[in-house]
Amino acid sequence: MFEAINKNVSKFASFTQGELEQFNSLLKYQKIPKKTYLLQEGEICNFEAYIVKGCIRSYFIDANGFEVILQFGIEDWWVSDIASFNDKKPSKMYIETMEDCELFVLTDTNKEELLHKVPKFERFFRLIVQKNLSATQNRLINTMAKSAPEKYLEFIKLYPTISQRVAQHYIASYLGISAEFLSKIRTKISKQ
Amino acid sequence: MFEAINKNVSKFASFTQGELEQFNSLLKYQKIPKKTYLLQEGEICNFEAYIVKGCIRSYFIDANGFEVILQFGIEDWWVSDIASFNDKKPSKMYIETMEDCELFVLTDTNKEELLHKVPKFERFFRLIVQKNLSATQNRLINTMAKSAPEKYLEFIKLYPTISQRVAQHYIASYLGISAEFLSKIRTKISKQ
DNA sequence: CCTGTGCATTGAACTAGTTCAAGAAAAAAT
DNA sequence: ATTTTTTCTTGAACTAGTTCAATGCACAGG
Repeated sequence: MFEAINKNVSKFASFTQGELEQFNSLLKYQKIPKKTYLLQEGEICNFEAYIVKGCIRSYFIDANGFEVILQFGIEDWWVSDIASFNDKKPSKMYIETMEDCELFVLTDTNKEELLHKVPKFERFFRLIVQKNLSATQNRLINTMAKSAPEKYLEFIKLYPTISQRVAQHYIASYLGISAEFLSKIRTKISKQ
Repeated sequence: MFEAINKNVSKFASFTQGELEQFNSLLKYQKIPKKTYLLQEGEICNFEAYIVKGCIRSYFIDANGFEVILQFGIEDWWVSDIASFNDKKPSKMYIETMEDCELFVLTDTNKEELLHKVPKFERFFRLIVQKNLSATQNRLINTMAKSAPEKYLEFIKLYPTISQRVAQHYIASYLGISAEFLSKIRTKISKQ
């Protein structure tokens, strides 16, 4: 049951069996049906969740009422609203399952307890946040510097599984372009 | 000499005098003239630098040869290319002083030594990376969801000192719009 | 089996922002 | 003080991407 997640954390730092057991005891296993919110705008995000199975999106609503997807999450990824989680402030975001999901949920209090009992986890969390930051910066660079077709090609290259798993208009929303324009890009690409 | 930087790290975790002294002994104080590169594309970034005095920008060159500014840094900020620093891979970025600067440079080896000697710094670095991630996500959200005038107004609100300190075309580059368009936005705003 | 609801496609009109070019103003260098 | 360089402004022509509206498609639910 805990194999995958233990392997995940062990990629970043080495833990003893006992440490992993302490970690595991602080996780809550949850099955969540499709189209369920883990977090809604205005709430304070008090968890980080490891995705055992399923697909999740986090998005916000912009000034014109449009959904803008910030991140997709699939198996072996962590999801949270880090801004809200860190500062205990109301979230601007929605986190919603797109498929039936199985998660390991780590609440903020359990995370603090874990860090207290097994300080080596500080390193683990620092490293995954760093990785996340580096990915987010890369996304920012792409968003700012690339044309819509380039962004789309980069996306399917970087996330081939996700691009086959979610509806196109979600991908458009992630790329920050209209669903119609993505459709036009795709027909143009396929004609070559 | 170390007052400001020690105050900076103490905001995130509490350290004893001895721990701070160990930290300080691993920093290298440097005066760098204006328009000097701390990092250039292709190099591996092996430092994080705390800005005692001065102003720095980090930018990359996009596919059309344009500079796109990712971040400004001023007094009491840390600068680095985290993607390159973490993974020891060649950077896509340039980090350049925009004024004469005074820095405390922490090299990667010194950082590892620090983390080894004073593990509590794991927490400090985790927390600043989290803060950075949260700011970068916010920047991504603004970049994707706001119009150019909104981005500009948000920028001068968020960074009033920076907006008075650097040339406008740098701000345009940060906002991802052309310098001409920023000028037009500004005249339009001032007419109201 | 049909029927509704969400998804993808296409075209036409539109708009936010770009590009190019030229000139004015300000700052830096000599 | 004058020249050189950099920054800022303005207008006209352009383009990448949006918006709106209509149409076809697919597949989940009764």
